Amino acid sequence: MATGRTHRPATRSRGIPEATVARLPLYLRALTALSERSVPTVSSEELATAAGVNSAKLRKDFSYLGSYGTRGVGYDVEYLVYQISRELGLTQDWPVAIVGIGNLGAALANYGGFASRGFRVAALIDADPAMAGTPVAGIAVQHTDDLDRIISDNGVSIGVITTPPGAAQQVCDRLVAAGVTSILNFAPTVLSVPEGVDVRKVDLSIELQILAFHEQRKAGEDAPVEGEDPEAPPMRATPASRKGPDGDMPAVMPA
Amino acid sequence: MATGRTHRPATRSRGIPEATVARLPLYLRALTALSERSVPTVSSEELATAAGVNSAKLRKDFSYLGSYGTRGVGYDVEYLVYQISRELGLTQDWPVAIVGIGNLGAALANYGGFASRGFRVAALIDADPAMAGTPVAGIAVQHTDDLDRIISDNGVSIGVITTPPGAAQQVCDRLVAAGVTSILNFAPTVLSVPEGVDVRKVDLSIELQILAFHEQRKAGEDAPVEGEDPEAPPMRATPASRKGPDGDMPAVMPA
DNA sequence: TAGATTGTTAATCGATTAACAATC
DNA sequence: TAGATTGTTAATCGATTAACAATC
Repeated sequence: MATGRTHRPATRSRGIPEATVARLPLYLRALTALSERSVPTVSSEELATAAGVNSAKLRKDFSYLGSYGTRGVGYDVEYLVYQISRELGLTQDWPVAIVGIGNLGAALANYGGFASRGFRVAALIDADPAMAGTPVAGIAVQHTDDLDRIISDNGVSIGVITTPPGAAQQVCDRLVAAGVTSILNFAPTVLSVPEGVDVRKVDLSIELQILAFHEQRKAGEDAPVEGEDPEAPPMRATPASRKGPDGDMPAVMPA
Repeated sequence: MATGRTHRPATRSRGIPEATVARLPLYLRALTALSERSVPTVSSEELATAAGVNSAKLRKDFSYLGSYGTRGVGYDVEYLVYQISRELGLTQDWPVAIVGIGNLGAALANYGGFASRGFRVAALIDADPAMAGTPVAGIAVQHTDDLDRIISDNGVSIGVITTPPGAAQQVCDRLVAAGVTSILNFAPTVLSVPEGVDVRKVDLSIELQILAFHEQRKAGEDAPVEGEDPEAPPMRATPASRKGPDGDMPAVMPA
């Protein structure tokens, strides 16, 4: 049947697609809002609209979890909240450590939505000795020297890195050595980790650049055919023939 | 040939895949680091390692931009930095407005990497009258009442939303009305925007939940076959037959 | 029963990857 | 020329979507 990527009992070779996993939190959020309004049931169409996806995708996503709906009726909100929470592992407590308590680290520590769903800021860690003991969001900052002990003592398996880029890999290595197996990286660096450790990154700069790419296209919508270089490009070290994106035309470059 | 999704001159029906666009900033970052170390050329293999992708993917990505490498030699670092920058639209100036100057908004305003690549924090906007005039990261906060004028005066086309979730949609609507066509949303809300407006979201909570999902799987690696529910799930409003993920087995639920 | 809505199928689309001919 | 490395092809994989039979 399914090729068991992990060495799990074959009975459980479920394998929910990554794209689906990434959407479950969206569904959960929409469902939680409905739950707070005491809405008892919801159709795939309604829920999909609330989550900002199309309903076929939502139903397909849910089909990986099981058959939790009722034909002709829809989905029971409370029941689905529970099932998705359980699937995501939110019925348990996840102590999180934040390393690097600068502006961003402090902002995240103060971020309310953190605690809401199973996550708990268990420790704040910083390399600056002057910060040690200072309370941030009601939690005393601890020094990096004690990182290993802090992680163990609190049973932290998820670490958040908000250090400057130069320190990120080293912090990452120490977190992993201490037993952390999931890392959320806010530093603009590619982290290398051993197999079995998950890294996700959040990168403001990358997001802006992606937006700028599309923004540029929009601006050019009613502009001339090809954007003539607004600045002189640097010369190539290797003088060689080269083709621009349009195929045979020589690239627009000063000789 | 290519189905022109946008109404552009057919000559320019290029269409770089989204997945490629999302990786260009990564390549650019790696190339910039090489440039700073004065490395003249780099092979796809080396650059791919630095960017954390595989080299076939990198070469395919670059092939959408044009033929910018030299067989047997590699890529000229400076030349490629320029080409990717241009492709991403970073050779121009992008004034950005941040709306919602709380912990996170202030942290972003202070974030250095912002200015580095074409982006410039042109305005900070907040709904709290008490904040008006207060300098954050050297920029005076302005009041929401003037949002429309601020956007126009500064030629802002990219807006960053760091308000509480309840205010996000309203702020979004106002930004769009004022002419903003790209939005980076840090509020945990689904924003609805008219066609032609791009929204990207950054969501700490979602990232953590995705990590928790995988973390849970890791923990269960050598655990019993199926995770028995640690808590009692809520009853379904609709009493109906239902199937768990394993197919025919009735779901594990208290009667 | 008639109407509504799920769960699933199958077609399509887009992204990844290995392999290798082209060519510096 | 021999060695290195790109740019491209083609196979594969995963994700999306419309459509509809199953069924409440």
